[in-house]
Amino acid sequence: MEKTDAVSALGALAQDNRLDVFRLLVQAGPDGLSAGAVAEALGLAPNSLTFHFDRLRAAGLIAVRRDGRSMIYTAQYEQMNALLAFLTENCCGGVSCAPAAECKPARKRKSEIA
Amino acid sequence: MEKTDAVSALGALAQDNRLDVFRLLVQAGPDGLSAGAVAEALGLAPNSLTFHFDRLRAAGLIAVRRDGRSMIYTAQYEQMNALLAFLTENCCGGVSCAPAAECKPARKRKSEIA
DNA sequence: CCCTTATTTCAATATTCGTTGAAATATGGA
DNA sequence: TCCATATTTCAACGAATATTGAAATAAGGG
Repeated sequence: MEKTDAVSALGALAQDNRLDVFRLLVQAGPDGLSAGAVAEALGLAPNSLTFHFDRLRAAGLIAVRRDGRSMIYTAQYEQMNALLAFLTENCCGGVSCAPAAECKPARKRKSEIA
Repeated sequence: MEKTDAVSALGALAQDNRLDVFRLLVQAGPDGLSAGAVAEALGLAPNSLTFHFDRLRAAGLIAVRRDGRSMIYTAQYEQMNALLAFLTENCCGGVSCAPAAECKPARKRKSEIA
């Protein structure tokens, strides 16, 4: 990961509501959540939420797909892992001081109804 | 680490110059570097640098001590480790998905002349 | 005490950020 | 087609950010 991407990802996570959004999507697993579900879960205005989704998506931390009328947002675990790797690598003089932390979905979801 | 602290630390690192400053201090090890040394190494105006130091210090990522006319800034590895732990814990549904990454000084400096 | 060095403080400024309200777009169903 | 739902787009606004230049503070040396 480039420094530019790291700054972008750090900035995306450096805000209360966005950190909540990302954590919620991570917990939701690969199936993700609709924008409305996130809005309701966190009590955020939908237009404000779009703003935050954009920022997280620009940083590569989440992805979107359309499902009917809903937009489904999902966490991008690899980008988060890349960020953790970047931070770990860069905290000890260019040499990694510990095995890079890794982030995977909690467990496979049984395609439950959204 | 509380969410508030994580947001603060993420915000402190989410800026080009500050990320450079922190990486430089981490590489410098426990002895740290004077404000002037950092300013010269990164080509930053000293007053601008003070602003960034303040932000990193407010986030607990660096510490200061006075040495004669110089202010010596040092990386706070524990806070960085706490941040990595927070991110690792919170990326897999509240359950850590990997041993937390850890960050230690590269190696003991032989008290070389600053 | 004066002078130089090292760093911070302060005020000003342009930029970016986060939220709000109103309007627009997209999709599915009657 | 008309309507309701889901989400985005847009303009506006106050708040926070990052940088600059000038002045102030702190410490050491003559």
